Amino acid sequence: MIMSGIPVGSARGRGSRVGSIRYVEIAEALRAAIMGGEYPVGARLPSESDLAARWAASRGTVRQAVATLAAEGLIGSRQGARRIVLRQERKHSFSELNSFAQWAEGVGHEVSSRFLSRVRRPATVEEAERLAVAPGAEVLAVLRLRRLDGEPVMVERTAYAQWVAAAVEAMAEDCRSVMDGLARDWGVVAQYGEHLIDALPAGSEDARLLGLRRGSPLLRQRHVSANRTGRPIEWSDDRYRAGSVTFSVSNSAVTTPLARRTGEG
Amino acid sequence: MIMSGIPVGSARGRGSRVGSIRYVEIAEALRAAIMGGEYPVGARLPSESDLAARWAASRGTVRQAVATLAAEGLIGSRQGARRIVLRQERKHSFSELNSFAQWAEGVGHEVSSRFLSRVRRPATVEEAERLAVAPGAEVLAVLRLRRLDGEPVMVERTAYAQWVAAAVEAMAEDCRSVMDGLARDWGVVAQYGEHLIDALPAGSEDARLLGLRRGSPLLRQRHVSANRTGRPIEWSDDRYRAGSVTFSVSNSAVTTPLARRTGEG
DNA sequence: GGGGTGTACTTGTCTGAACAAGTTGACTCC
DNA sequence: GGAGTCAACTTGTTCAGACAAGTACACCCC
Repeated sequence: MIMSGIPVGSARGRGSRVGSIRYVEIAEALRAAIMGGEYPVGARLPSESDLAARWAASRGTVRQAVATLAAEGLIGSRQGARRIVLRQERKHSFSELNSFAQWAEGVGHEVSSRFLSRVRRPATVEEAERLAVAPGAEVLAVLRLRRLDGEPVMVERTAYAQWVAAAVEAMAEDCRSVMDGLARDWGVVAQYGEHLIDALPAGSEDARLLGLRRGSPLLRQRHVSANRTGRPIEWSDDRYRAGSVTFSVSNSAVTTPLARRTGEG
Repeated sequence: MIMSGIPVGSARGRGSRVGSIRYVEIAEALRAAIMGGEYPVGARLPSESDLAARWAASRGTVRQAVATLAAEGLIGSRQGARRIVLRQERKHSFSELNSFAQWAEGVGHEVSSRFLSRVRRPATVEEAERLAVAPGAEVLAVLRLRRLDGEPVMVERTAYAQWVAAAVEAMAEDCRSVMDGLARDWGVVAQYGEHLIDALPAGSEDARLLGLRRGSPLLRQRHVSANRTGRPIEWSDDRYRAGSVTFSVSNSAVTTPLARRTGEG
């Protein structure tokens, strides 16, 4: 999932004083320079001291800026040698991975969604565990079909924790982004997420909704979202038609957000 | 992916002075405490000042330690509030994502591999681009079948850059880990990676090798590895039988502070 | 030329200090 | 009792200085 070009720093809910954070400013400028081709892939960046002098900042601040870019996979570093440019595009992580709508709009696709059902029922064992609620506690089970440019590409089965159930039930049937609505109207913001990605054959319901044959390959992303206090919001099972979506991760020996598991994890 | 127990810090190739890096020590201790249940999920960690006093370290060093854990998805943080524990297992990092053998052995599976073919041929357009070589430049194309506990689970099609081709050709037909061999015998170490994950139906060769029907769902992981100078080593297309492997990602909305701000400067 | 040496440069680690910004919980007041 | 206020606490950001460890490149010697 390649990122569009949305400045991360300006998303830092800091009211109007955008850009007041030095290391974000520096990181954005470097990112722009890299993506603009000023430092092509393989090139060496200026030294930290150079950058510090150029920006009238301390070396620590510069280090935080370049660490941001390193975490994005844009640059690499080795002790003693100057940093090198590894890639020219930036990928985003959290919001794009957590919100189908945000990702789709970011890459310029027309997204539409429809709730096919919203019912309250006791949680399954897995749902209870993922949402950290008692087994059998009430959850809101949602079935949703999502389209990209008119084509059905994803079936979403989500269990919402009871404390956000009313909010989700209040949403319009064709609401494009539940997480956006929760954040805007209810102050419920997803802050942490965990995602499990695997492949599986389409079941009969999947096949009917996506217009495929049973057994067709689907890419499945199961994920749990939690708010800033770590309280689980939703546990979701999203199934994409093969070929419609690719997940992308970059890592280095120093940092990696992604891991691999056997079978059902 | 649960961590085995391998101390990360001691992998830092620092000769015999294991544990000399303070922030790694602190991070390991905290990680052990979390995984050991001393701080259960949802609990609040001691404040940075507390930890600094307890370890006789500066706050900057403590911040680097907790940033490590935050990058692993183990803990979360918000300005003004104490850090909270998000999860109790640790996901492993780079080597597990890059090396099938290392990952499999880490989780206690028996892995076996076999080269089905190794031929030098001109690079395809995509290979040339991913490996950053001229279109048509020679690469070593490898087809490999990999088994987990005796069961065939993955078909690997890799293009190795010419500068490592001889090393790969020299390996035994049932070599379990090419990357391990490259690192041990040739000093070629993978440091950066980029991964694309999607689903697709099995082709006829895939189906035959994995013992499936054509069109069965496969989970595909394409990835490029580069050494520490950013020089590409290999571009690979790995296809897993559905159900055999799950990828796992954890993330947070916080602009990855993995950097450690530290006063240093 | 080839190869080893050494120095200047650059990143990694760590300390100590200060202020800003957000959270928490106790306290007060109606 | 409920709601608002406030103070203590905690994380976020930034600075300046110091040394360790690893790299790169010019230089020298054979």
